[in-house]
Amino acid sequence: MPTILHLDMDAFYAAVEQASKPSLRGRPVIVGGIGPRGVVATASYEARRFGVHSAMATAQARRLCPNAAYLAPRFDLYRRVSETVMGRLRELSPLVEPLSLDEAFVDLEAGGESDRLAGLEPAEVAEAVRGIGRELRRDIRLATGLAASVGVAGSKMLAKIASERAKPDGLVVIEPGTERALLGPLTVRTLPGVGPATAEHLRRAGIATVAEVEEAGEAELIRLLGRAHGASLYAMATGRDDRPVVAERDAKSVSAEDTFEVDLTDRAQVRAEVSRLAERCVRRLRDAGRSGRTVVLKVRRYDFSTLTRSDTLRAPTDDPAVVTETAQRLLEGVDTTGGVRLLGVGVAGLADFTQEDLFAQAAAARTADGGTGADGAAAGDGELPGAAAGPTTGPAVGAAAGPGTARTAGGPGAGAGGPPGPGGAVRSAGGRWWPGRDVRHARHGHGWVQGSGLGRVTVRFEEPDSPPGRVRTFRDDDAELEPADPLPLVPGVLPPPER
DNA sequence: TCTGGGGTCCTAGGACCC
DNA sequence: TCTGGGGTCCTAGGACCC
Repeated sequence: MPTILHLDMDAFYAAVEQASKPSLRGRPVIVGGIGPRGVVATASYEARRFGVHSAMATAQARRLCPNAAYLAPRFDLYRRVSETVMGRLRELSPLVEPLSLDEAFVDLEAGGESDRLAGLEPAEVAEAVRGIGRELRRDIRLATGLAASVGVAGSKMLAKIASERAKPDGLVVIEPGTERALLGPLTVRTLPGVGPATAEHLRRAGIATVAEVEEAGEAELIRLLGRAHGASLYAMATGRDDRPVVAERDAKSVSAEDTFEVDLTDRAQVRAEVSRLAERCVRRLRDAGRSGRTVVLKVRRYDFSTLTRSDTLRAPTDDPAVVTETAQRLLEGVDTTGGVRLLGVGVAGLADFTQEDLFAQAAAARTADGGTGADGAAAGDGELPGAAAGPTTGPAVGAAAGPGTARTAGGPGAGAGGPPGPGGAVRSAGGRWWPGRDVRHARHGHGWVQGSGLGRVTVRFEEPDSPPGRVRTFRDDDAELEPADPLPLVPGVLPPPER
């Protein structure tokens, strides 16, 4: 029965920016890294007509579509819009599995909507879920002003294929019995888990379509791709996909990484950046109320070769000093001559408890001290993080971002629409006035940065519910100009304001 | 002026234990 | 004197996804 729904917001980041900035509606908009090493996160449909797509180097996008608006992402804003959307989905069913800010599965059988579906014939179910999908798309447009595409089918894979076919701004329900005929002629790339490498592998074996995967048979696929991959691929190709919709999965790792605008060659600077990233990673870890045992250092060299080094501690930690120390030690074993393009620090092997809990546990075990009490917590005793690490003070991160630091992440890459990062780290790629950022001018009101440089900043003054606005240029130290929070999207996208 | 940042899962080999 | 088999944990790398 078609009771699994997949929702996918159309060109989400770009669509949010267009809803936020009236002058960009109907125009090509590209959201992503705007520095020399940036890539496209989302291209609006207008930009896609020029051949621009996700994951393309922004430099190439600029060649293909020089007149597009190039904006740095504002994740805080996207997250807020996303929460509105996910809230609508949870009204359909408690079983909602977000895949990203703009995508989610919903199991309609698990929710209130199951009453609407109970006891219906297959054709009636299809009709009923079509109604649910229609209402959902309308609700989301009312609540956010944005277009969503919806697919409904009997499995996750098919629901996702359905929403893909529904794009843009559509609804597709795959009726029971039509699945095989629909899948057969599609390219293997349609199947989840088949990327460029697997597709090439299969192509060399003469397999290009889903039907050919099925003809090859499970044994052959396992021979070609290995046990897990081969078996799951065969199942998918034959339309068998019983993966359940799973709400709220706990994260298994947390990381922070930066690509630099210019490769780092100075070892001291590499060390400083590793400390910065360790701090950032731990901040996220703690925000999530987690701790972890395995510290991972990632290094991408000038030639794009990438390596990781990891170390597993005796007990989970969320101590910045321990993570920093460990990452620095791992760095000592890495040759960075020739230059470093990217650095990353991650923590895996996450535990649900924080360090404070551990200490509390250990303390409780000591006081309780009843014979067998010396297990679990005691195993880590003496190895407790914080106690384990030498220095008790954190590394000197204040020195991390020297004026020479050129970081692709730019303002919003790290802060994502929030404040551009604590401590006034030096930002490149537009600094304080990065393109797309909302601002307020004492006399001209609300607007956004269209561009900056050479001591000037150009602002377009408009709001989500205003007509397209005018552009003015200021000195970038103009006292009347200040950063501002994004305004709500909706009023502007509802019927034109009466003014 | 090629190639982001946040993740997940799988594999393979070695250490170690029973 | 030669040499089990299974299981778990760890490390490193790679494919994939959005």
